[in-house]
Amino acid sequence: MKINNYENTCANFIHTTPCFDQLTEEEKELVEKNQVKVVYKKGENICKQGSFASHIMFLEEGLVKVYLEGNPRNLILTITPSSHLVGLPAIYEGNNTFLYSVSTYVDSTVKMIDINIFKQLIRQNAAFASKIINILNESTAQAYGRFFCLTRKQLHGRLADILLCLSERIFKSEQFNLPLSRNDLGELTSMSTESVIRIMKEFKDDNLIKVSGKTIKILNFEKMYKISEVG
Amino acid sequence: MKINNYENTCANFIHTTPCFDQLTEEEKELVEKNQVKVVYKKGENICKQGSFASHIMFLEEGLVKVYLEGNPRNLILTITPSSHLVGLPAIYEGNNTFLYSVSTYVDSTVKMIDINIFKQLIRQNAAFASKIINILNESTAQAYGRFFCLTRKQLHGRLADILLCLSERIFKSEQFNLPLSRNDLGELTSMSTESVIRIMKEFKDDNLIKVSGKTIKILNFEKMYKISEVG
DNA sequence: GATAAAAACTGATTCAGATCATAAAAATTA
DNA sequence: TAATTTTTATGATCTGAATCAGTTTTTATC
Repeated sequence: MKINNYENTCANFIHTTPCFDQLTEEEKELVEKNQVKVVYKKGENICKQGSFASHIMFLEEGLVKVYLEGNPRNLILTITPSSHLVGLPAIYEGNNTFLYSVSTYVDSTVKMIDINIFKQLIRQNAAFASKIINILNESTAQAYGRFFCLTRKQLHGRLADILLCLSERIFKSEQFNLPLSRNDLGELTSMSTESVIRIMKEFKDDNLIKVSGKTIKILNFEKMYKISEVG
Repeated sequence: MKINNYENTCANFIHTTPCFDQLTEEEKELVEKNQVKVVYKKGENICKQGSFASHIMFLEEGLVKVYLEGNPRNLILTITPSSHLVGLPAIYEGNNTFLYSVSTYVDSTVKMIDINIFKQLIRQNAAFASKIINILNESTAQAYGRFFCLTRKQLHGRLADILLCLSERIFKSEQFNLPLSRNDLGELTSMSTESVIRIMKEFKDDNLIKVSGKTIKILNFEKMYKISEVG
């Protein structure tokens, strides 16, 4: 596995680890009883960095951004699609606050699971804990990949990475409707909005991508891989 | 907790989570029987990114750098002092290779624990798994902090962060003998060696630090905090 | 203790990418 | 449908920090 590969600089997770499968019937029931389902509209905040974390969130349906608040700009850590857990770092002993903020790109449904129940399950069910460790490790691998991407690659490489990631990992299609603004792409790639726009235009002019409104289509994957690789 | 605080942009872990305390006597014995103690000299490689991970490492004594290999420069992820586990991300299912390379700054002693035994312990002992989750979450928090530091702060802030971290977290003294070269400091702060030297000189000229040979003493913590904060 | 090699240092130059200023287009809201 | 706000776009300018080209100092090796 190459860490500097675009596959590891990608801003989301690969697998949907079915950690809840590891629970016994009683434990599943315990989770059922100690959760609430909340529906969020597009653009709403699901959790706020630094606030008290009473729940772990499972994104049943939707698309969210996970980000660090910054002044004047945020830093988007990941784009997370449905069927993923969000807020796991909050189960860290001795610090039950959210490390990051999360907000929705589209209307989303979130299962809020009581954090103490979640912690209890980890302490009593090792198979479940093991799956959680898996998820955390995947997240770490992804964080390191992005680390490399953001500190080593320059603008073209960073943007190519994100576009490939969005296409292959998140929307799973060469053409997709992008709910992120150019500013969001900037917060994701750590570059200015103007630079995002300029490089998108370059990609467009070079027939690497096609942009019409919010719709983006990747036309030349080969060259995009190349750009991602070269940096 | 502020994520952009230097405390979170620091390049090492805070706590020594005594995860092995959670093991039963038999389990401890199992670990004892399935480990080897290896002594490394200064500058040697403990593990290599991408290679097959047969062991989880516990740094009993020493000081190491954990880094991603890059061409031509590496990216140092953390500086890890003694009594810490290294290589945990390798326990990720389906990919048992090391995410990063590790090499020593000083003579070091490492306990190599069989990875399968380690995985087994996680699957059978939830309290142990829970402690491991804690360690991973701490590592995630630290990675996000550094993420912010490296992408948002500029040179002065980044270097101040690292110097404060080395002093307060790793050497736990206002004066310390630094085994890292200027190049290492560069790979840690994602800046060129020349820039490290230049800014070190500025800090020196401004009486913020005192440098004599390999010894560094922080003279003015107040101003260093300020620089770290402002970026 | 001489020689080689690596690390530390310094100044000049270059450049990637941010910032600024402003305009056009699109999306909201009234 | 007009008015307002947000987003996208484009060119000009500026600057932080890398790169380059050296020299000096320290460390390692013979």
